[in-house]
Amino acid sequence: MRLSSFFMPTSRDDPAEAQIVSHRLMLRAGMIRQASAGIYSWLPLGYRVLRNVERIVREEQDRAGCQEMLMPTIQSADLWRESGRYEGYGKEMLRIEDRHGRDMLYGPTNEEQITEIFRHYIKSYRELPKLLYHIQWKFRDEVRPRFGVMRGREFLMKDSYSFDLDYEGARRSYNKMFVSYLRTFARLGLRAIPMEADTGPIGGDLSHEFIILAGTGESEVYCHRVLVEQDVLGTDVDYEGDLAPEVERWTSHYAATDEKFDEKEAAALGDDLVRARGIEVGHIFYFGTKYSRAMNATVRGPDDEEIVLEMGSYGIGVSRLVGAIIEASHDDDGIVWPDAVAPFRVGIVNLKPGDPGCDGACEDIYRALRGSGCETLMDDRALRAGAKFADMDLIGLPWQVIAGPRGIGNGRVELKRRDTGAREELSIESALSRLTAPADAGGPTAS
RNA sequence: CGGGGCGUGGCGCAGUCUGGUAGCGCACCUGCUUUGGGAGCAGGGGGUCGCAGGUUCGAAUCCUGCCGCCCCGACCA
Repeated sequence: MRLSSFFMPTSRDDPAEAQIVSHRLMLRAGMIRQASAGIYSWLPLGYRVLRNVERIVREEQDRAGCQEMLMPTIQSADLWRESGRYEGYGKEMLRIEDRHGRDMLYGPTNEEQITEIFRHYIKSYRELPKLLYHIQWKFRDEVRPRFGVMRGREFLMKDSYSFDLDYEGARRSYNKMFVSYLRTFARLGLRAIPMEADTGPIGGDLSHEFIILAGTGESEVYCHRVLVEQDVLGTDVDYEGDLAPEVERWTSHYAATDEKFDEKEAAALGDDLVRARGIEVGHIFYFGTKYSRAMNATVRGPDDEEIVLEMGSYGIGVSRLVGAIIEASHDDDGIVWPDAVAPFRVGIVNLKPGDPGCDGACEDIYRALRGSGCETLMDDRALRAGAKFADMDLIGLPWQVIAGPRGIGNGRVELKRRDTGAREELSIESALSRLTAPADAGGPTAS
């Protein structure tokens, strides 16, 4: 993409309404535009990141054996009357009436919807277990939306639902999602710590929040050092095998948010206690037969007995993650995208557009990178060097290729790594081979 | 939902207390000079001051109502 024609309205000044760093940077980088309180349009740069996050979430769901589908945003109130939540959910639910006077709602989540689908088609124990998910926009009419996409009213969520015959099966499904979440966040360049959680209005008696560590996180968290240090992606996971030991590896150590903070338990850790700020990016629940019983979702067992389905649900805040990643990865100059989600992998900075040498070299590099499938944004705008450097740092692409008259005479460019700031002067050829080296495609080093 | 604050060119703000027909910086357009970390000079365009009523000879400014947005707290992916 040529920056001269790319729609990327960056701004030099901080917007007045944005309080936290991710919100400020997303607005300054031209990633989002607020439509109304807690509702945002995603501009091209932001949408590219959102899609990357979504893609990784999807890949890890698929890998865990979860099947993707898509349910609607608008749901019938009748379904929610069956589960009892139509009255219970309160004002957070956006209620709509259609032209015939039917009560509808913009879905805040999809337990009822998926249960209705499931009960209609699945009649035999032979068809279990099943794990289904979708990635769809949700609406929760938060009293006070804030922090940009971190707590919007409209947000993109991945929600999965498991159906099993008994507790043991439900526990296996829960463990699959537990492990896949660890992998998902690690691939996004984040360190996520699972913490025991309240189940809230969704109900149930087994639940974990996944909290990523970020200096500017909303809540204070406490955990054992091991949880911050142990490896996530190093070993291959067999989702058909026994995942209990891996879950045990993450749940046997102390970890708590400030609400559940326990002075004594924390003190017992001594020097192993890590105190940090965190942001919730995922939440998993086992809730047994709460919805299946209310909505009569049953199958026939081997002896023709009626079995009420055991269910769980598993959510990842996809749009929230974009903000959360920035909270976890930025500096004074702007965003520092992890490679896996960066809107482009490389930014080319042509320091002197109009100079035949610079133009020619930049075009060559641009073409070569694109040819090798490397997503590249070329700043060919007629601006001063300082403005271009500032914009490039602001939008945080992992690599910058800086081409100016100084080096280009000798066929050399500067290669800059955004995260470390390391710069190196190289021949164009070596720069290209460095940049087109095999990229991480879900491999072991996602941080 | 309780408490507080703010709405003035695209962005950030001053002007409001004390009423007299709107200003600054950035951005934008034109020209010249500049050109490796947000240039300089000159010229130029753009605002019914959130909306609706009211007071007044006259309202961005005073009064009333409404709308929108932000912050703190309680709640949440």
